[in-house]
Amino acid sequence: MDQIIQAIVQLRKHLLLDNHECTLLEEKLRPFQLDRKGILIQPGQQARDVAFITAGCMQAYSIDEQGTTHILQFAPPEWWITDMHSFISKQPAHLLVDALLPSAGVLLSREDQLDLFDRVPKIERHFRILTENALVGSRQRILDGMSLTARDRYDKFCRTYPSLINAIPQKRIAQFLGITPEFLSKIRAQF
Amino acid sequence: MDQIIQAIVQLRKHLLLDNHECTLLEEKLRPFQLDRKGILIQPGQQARDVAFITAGCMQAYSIDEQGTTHILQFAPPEWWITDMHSFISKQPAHLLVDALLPSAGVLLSREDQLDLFDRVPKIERHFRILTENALVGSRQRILDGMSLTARDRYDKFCRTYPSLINAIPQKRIAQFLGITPEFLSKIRAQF
DNA sequence: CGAAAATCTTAATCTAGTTTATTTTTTAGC
DNA sequence: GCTAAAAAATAAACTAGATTAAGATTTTCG
Repeated sequence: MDQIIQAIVQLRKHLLLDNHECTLLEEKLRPFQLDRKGILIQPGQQARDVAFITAGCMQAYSIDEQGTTHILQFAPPEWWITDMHSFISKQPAHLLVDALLPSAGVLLSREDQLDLFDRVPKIERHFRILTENALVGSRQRILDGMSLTARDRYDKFCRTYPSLINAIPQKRIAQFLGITPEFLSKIRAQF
Repeated sequence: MDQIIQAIVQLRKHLLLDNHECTLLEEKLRPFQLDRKGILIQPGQQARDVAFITAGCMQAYSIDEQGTTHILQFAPPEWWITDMHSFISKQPAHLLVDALLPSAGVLLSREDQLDLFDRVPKIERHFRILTENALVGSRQRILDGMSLTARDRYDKFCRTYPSLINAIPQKRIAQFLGITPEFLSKIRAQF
């Protein structure tokens, strides 16, 4: 239950809710806790929920036909994560979302989210803005993938997520950057 | 002026507005027309407007330090296009947005958009949904870039944008796929 | 604590895609 | 329609990053 309080405190930093609105939100949030490797969303199942992380770190990734893992997103504390396609379309997920480190946070189902959007326009606005920013970030990543070398992407990653560099395996960083762990090791060897 | 009527008709397909709301929207839309290569947004300047295309085709792209062009988005009719980062943050644009074919449509400034969001919640909802879908598409493109070969990305492009294949130069398709025009030519040579 | 699993490193070999250069074809705009 | 410019095709040499394999190190968890 503590996760709900923590999540509400963190959400309120960017989302100015009065007491009534806050209660409406609080009623919809469901706390969760996961051990390392604990699974939130699996391919084939529907992603009913979006998760807000308060502790640990989650990841969203796909495993392609050759069995190679590609990481789409890391979610350290104060980030939202889900299989967005499944979440909004109600179709089966293609992504896996699991805990890279022991993690905790709160869940919000799409139905509850849409219901909140109707009752609390501020919340719809908050998510509209979050989604706009996520789109800008996602598009920048497309451009970086096309214009930067693996080396430059790694340098940029280190600047963007300094807290993750020593918290998660190098292998995961390589899978996020779109290169092999072996090649990342080579890059790092030449400082 | 005709573009406004056309744009309103097309927007109303997904956005059920009553007459009053429709007038509010109509008041904010400004028609535009561009010749081939006509520029809408330039690096260094602020992207005040987002454009809704009614005819032709626009593109958003960046030119990197080596002078290489990378296309982030094509906007055929009924698509919105801008430098989203500049549009929402009011910082100078990094992207170029110009007309790949002679094009027309309507412009909406960020101030007018935010004003509409306050007055017509349905419009904020419409853009929230558009942005969610754009995010899903953008993230899928990140995964495709990491998991598919250039060949497979080209095949997928042909399936996704059949109308563009013969309407725009191959060179542009290569710059969108993240490969050189020479390599795309090679791919096409082997059927 | 200690064994098993996961991760990291190094190095040789390989390949998808780039670069550079030349020729041919198409297109735009007068 | 004509002509200059842009685009497309072809081909050879080259490179960033992948693959494979083997050994060294670290982490996990019973």
